[in-house]
Amino acid sequence: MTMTTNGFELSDEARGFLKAMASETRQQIMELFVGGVELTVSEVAERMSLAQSATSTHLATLRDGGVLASRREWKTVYYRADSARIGKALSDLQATLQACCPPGDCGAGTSACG
Amino acid sequence: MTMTTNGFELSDEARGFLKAMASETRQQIMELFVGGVELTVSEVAERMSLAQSATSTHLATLRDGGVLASRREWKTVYYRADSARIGKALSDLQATLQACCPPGDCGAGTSACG
DNA sequence: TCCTCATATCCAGAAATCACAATATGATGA
DNA sequence: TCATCATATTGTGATTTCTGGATATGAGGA
Repeated sequence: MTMTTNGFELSDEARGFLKAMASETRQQIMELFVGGVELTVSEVAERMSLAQSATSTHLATLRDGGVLASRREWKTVYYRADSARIGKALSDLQATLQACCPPGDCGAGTSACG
Repeated sequence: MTMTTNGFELSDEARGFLKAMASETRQQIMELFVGGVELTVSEVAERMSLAQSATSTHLATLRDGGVLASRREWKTVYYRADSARIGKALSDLQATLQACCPPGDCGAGTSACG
């Protein structure tokens, strides 16, 4: 069971997502996966003009962060966007960052927010 | 008017958001703002046990990324979460990353996705 | 067994980020 | 004008991340 200390910490999913998506290169990599496409490491390496080792590392980072999922078929590993986990991370982000307050409202009071 | 080259690039808002939220320190800083509170640079510095210069830089980064908004009142600058822009960035992220495909569907076809 | 294929891991240099101290800025008040 | 307050900027080490080359892993085929 995940327990937060004060109810306003980012979830592990959200943190993992942000860490994974921190690099601009990985952001570009993710664009290749939109549409539900499956891609192998070497396909990504070629399209990104990146070394195989760097590509493999980036994809692993994205998988660790819950952004990509992978499926192994004999030699080759197919990566694809993990829609479910992405959705969870984004909704966690939304919940924490936008917690309770539309732009103008909710001045400095301690009540009603939590 | 913002124009994307292929319809599947992350928006500037989304990129800015990700860049701003890349640092774990800045993630923690953001947690201080949840609830719509306004905080000054020195307040954030104290609560984060960070130097004033580092704090100022982080807050500027968050503002540049569209995550915080600032309001100047004489000497002091008040920062607060920019809910509207955060919402825009998150919905852009969602639109791009989850584009059209629930986990199982939408194999490799080029149609119907966009 | 040896070779190949696709991916993962290790390593070292390059590049970016982070944090602090020191200094600059900009506006107020004596 | 000089001193002060809050914030911004500059400069410099220290840490981290990124990248490519080399190597390792694991499985199939000649």
